Amino acid sequence: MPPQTRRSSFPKVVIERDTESEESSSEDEAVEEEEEQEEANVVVPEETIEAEASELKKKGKTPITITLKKVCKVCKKTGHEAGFRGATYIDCPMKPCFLCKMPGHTTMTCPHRVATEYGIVPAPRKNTTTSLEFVFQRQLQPRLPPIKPAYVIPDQVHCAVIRYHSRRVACLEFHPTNNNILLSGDKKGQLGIWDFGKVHEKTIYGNIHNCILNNMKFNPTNGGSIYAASSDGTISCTDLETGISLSLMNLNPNGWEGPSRWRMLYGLDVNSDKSVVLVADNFGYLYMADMRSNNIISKPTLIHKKGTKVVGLNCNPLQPDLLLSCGNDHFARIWDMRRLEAGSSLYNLEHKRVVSSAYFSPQSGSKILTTSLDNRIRVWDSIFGNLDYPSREIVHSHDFNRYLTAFRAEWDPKDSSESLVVIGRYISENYDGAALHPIDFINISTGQLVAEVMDPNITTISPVNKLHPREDILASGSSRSLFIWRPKKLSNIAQPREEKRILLCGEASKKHTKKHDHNSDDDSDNDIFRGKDKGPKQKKLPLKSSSYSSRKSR
DNA sequence: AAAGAATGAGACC
DNA sequence: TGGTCTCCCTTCTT
Repeated sequence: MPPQTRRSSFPKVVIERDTESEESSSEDEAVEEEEEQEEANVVVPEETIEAEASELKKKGKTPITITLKKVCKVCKKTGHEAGFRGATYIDCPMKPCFLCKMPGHTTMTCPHRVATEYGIVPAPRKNTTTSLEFVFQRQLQPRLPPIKPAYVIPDQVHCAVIRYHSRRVACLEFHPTNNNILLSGDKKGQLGIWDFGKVHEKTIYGNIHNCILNNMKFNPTNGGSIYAASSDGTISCTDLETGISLSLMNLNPNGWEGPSRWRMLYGLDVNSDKSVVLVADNFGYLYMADMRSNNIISKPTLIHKKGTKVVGLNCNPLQPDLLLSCGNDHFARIWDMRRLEAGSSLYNLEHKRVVSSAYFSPQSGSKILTTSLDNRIRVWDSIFGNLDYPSREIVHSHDFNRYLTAFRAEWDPKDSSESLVVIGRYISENYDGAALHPIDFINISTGQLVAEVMDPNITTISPVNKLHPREDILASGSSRSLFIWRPKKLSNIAQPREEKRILLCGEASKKHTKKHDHNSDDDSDNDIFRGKDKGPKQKKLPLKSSSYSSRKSR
């Protein structure tokens, strides 16, 4: 994508400013520039030192001569500098490229920075056609549309809840039937239920889990309840109306027995055909619970390297016997549910680092999409083809350091061609002086970056993203906040002004959550990104994106 | 405003 | 296998 397009105009967002921060933006800029220069000056001019030295001599003191050279903040070596300069990050040339992990160039000059395309490896097709493949092709073929429709990208913030959760968002899920309900789980184990159609209707259930809610999935037979897996070692089944929760499994019945004994649940999926909830823990084991009796069925099965975290489970949408798992042993593995035992996986898909997510394609179930910490999204075009190598590897920045929820490339469930994918970006880009982390839409058939979506008011990284199963809506979780994005054109024409709302919740969110009656005829647009509780973040927001404070150099 | 903390993978021994 | 160090393009609180 050419750099000009990055400077596209941002949607106009009204932000209420406090009187003390009412200074002119030009002044802000001046101050900022000065600060930036200071930051960039790691070198103390030698004249200064000399002047000080001569002064000391006059006073009769022995001068200490210190020669300061340019020191890199990253590798501590001299001769070059690295780190943030304003909103632009300068890579340390001594290290391999931060983006594609290859030596010889920096992120700035990385060829993948412009075209997110990497080593297109065509999947060698199997010559023999199995009977399973034949049936599958027959079922699938009529459903493929002859002409692929253009992608509709939700690229404008429609509404948001700022600081809704008390810790970072870990997972998101749309309601299977109610189009306006978004569920969110956070690091503290809280479950959020937000009706973004009414915006102010939001609930937080805080007593279901007591640490990170890693994954959740609706009960396919009952849209009113949701299963969740948590690092507290339990599976919960929660009734959304009442908030009453039932614990299906507790892997730590004796409580805390040290970190090496504490079991945490990460991956979760529901197999409706078999009426089973599947979960996986941080020691490599898979567990199953019957959805009708809520009883644990079968013994735990070792499905990944012993002692490693299994972060993702996914059941094939068409083949109830196929299961996909991924984890910290650098593998995604395909299993036959009828033959689940340690080492009996059908295929092992190798990765260079941790696999944060692995999903079958949502409609045909014949493609596989994985996200790995080696900054690559991998695609297998057909589970019936050769699975030895991925069909494509797409370089994309999602290798995070710490403190963030793992990035997961998510399918667009509406895309019948099964090629549109959304994923948040870790690395920042300088957009009119602001360091922003876009949310990327990628065509996984070509590796092309279809769209990069961002808002000048969202300065935090958005690792959690989910596309709506029926509407052109993107939900994203960024730190403790949730955002609903809609296509720009649609939101300009079809939506009445008062519907655009951004709420600030803060710590006091629990007080006025459910059935918070808000008069929608009031100061409409003023609510956007403002926050009545005057959160510190909102205070700092300047009006113009050009004067937007760049990220601090560290 | 600067410092601290929370916290996870990987390398190395 | 387990302890320890390093990474140091986060985010929030004090």
